Amino acid sequence: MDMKNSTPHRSRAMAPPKRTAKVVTLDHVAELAGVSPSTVSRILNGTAVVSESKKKSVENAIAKLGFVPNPVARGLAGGRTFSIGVVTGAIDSPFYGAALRGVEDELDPAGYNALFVSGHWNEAVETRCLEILRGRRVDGIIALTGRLSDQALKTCAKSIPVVVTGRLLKAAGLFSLNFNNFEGGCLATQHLIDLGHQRIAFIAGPPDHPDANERQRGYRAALEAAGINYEPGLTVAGAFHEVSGLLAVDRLLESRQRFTAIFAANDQMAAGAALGLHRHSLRVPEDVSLVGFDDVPTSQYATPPLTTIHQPAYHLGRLAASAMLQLLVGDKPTLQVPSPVLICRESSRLRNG
Amino acid sequence: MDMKNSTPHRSRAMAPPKRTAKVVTLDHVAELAGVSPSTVSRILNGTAVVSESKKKSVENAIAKLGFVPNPVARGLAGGRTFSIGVVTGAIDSPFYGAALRGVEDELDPAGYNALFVSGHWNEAVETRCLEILRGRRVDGIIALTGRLSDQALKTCAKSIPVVVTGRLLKAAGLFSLNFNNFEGGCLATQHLIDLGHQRIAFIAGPPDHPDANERQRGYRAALEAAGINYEPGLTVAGAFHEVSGLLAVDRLLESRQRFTAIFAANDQMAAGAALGLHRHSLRVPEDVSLVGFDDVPTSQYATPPLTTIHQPAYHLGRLAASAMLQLLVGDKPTLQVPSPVLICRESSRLRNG
DNA sequence: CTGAAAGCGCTTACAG
DNA sequence: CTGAAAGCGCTTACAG
Repeated sequence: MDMKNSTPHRSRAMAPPKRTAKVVTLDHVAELAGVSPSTVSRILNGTAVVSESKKKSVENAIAKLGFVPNPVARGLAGGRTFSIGVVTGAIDSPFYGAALRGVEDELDPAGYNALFVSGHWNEAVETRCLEILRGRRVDGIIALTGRLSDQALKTCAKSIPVVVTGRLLKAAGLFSLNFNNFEGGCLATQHLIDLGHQRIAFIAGPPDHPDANERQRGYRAALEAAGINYEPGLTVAGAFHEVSGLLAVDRLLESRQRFTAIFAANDQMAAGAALGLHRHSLRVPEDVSLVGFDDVPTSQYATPPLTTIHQPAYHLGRLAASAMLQLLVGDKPTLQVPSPVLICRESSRLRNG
Repeated sequence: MDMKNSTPHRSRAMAPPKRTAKVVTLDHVAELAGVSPSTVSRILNGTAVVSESKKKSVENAIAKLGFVPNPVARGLAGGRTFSIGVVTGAIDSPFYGAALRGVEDELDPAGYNALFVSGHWNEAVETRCLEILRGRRVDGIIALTGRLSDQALKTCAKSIPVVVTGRLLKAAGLFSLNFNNFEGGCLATQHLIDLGHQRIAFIAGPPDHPDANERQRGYRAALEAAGINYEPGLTVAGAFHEVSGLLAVDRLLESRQRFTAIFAANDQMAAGAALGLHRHSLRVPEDVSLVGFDDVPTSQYATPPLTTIHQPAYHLGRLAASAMLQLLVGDKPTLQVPSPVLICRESSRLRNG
């Protein structure tokens, strides 16, 4: 969403809303069932014990009338909208797409809907997203890794439940879910080492991205554990997108550093790197082994299929939503984030010679 | 979202909503500005001409109090929620992701929000999505290509504006936006013909998918126009996802049909096909030229980068949203859907020999 | 041009 | 266990 001119309450006059055919309301149900509206409401919400007989007749009336409660009215009266705001870095990333679906699938059976807004990896925009969501009176906010400051999140958590992924944070009303990127980074590097590689290049992610940094730490830790000297020249900067992977390979090659394998901090950069190597007539994995991180859907069908660390995006989405649901009922979420798993495909192999 | 057990109004009792610090309401603004709430409302909505002096003082009061109108209350009172429902085949597809962002970017400056729900390419689920959206009292519905029946859409349009992409449909209150898939199919095939290919295989999409069928028609039309005989054995079934492209290549090769090029009805199948060819030690484009359709973000960085028909997903999203905005103010949308464009990359080349 | 009043469709103390 | 009543925060005829 754009930052510019956002004046929701200043929009130009519109055609009068089409007042559609009479909607059936709770009052109609009450009348037909011969009880008070309060009673219908209580039955609907399971808010109080109601005699079986009334319950039956209300349920009949609801069925007969095809009554569906109006969430807008419920929101105003009850102070809850049954909608959860979800801020993401980008709604159009393969990774987030899966996570969003997980959120949706988990929230739906509980009667909640998700309101997605994308922040474009920009703190100012994401902050505005938070405001929009608050303005919409969402009951909770799920922040899927982004640029929001810890402080902003904590402040938000003071008035509304918050669950955040991609970082470790402790605060009241806030729950954080962190995938172990460090371990993933170790795993990927270790895999290459196990294959006999010693000179392993690393394409890093954005320096201010926590996930990227953890993965890099994992890379170094695995090297160290294997007694392999860390070679600064083998680490090149990247930015989590394809071009940066492509460029990184160019730079690596120009530097005349010798390497037999590359670990890219995410799959998108790995894809770019694969193309870069191909451009230089280097074959994957015959000449260079390549490992990515994330296991986005397309990696499985890359040419060659990419060896990578699986990040269970869909599952993480469900977990985040599930934690939110628990927060909403006042429970302290207790759940296990899955460990990183190496998916060994065809882009990595034993070192030659 | 799952179909199973969805009883929004039957969810279990929750902790009482945290009634946060006093929110500033329109009444506060009215009081501070020394006018009636009605007047504040009118200024907010540009609903009537108000004297400059009152306007000024109200604006000051708003600024001073940091007042933000409550959309929930506006929704209940005014019958409009300023939210637009968007039904998509799948929120996690690279194609839809971009379209959704387009919708978001277009709606935001107008003060509208999007409510995304994904239908999983299943008519029953999508129908339920429609109900959820209606239940949420959205002001309009955008249906991005899906399995919904024309009838369901038309019925919906009777009570609320509807914009639909991926099909041609005429009805009051409904606007349809159709990308020319037929022409795209021609273009792709023509490109291959121009390169000297005569035996061009086609990997089809799902038989009940309108886009897929149009693309196939385009394939045949281009062949015919060039005086090339249509060879049924060169067309193999696919299902718009990667594996189906992979399998299609296997079948093609098993059938011992001769071909020098493949046109896959979408990029995902093209990716699968590329892998399939690679598995059979066939090089793209040296041995076989390959063309896809959609130009999803990853295609640009495939190895080799894929020649394809660009479908402007983001732009289509914006157009759909823009049409919705026009419908909402009672205008008849008039807009131009961009024509298909061939993006020539490295997966296609002149036929050998 | 501008108020007072009713109402949108629910929920929730408050009293039985 | 169950009603009557007030209220959530706005909008919109209805009267000046």
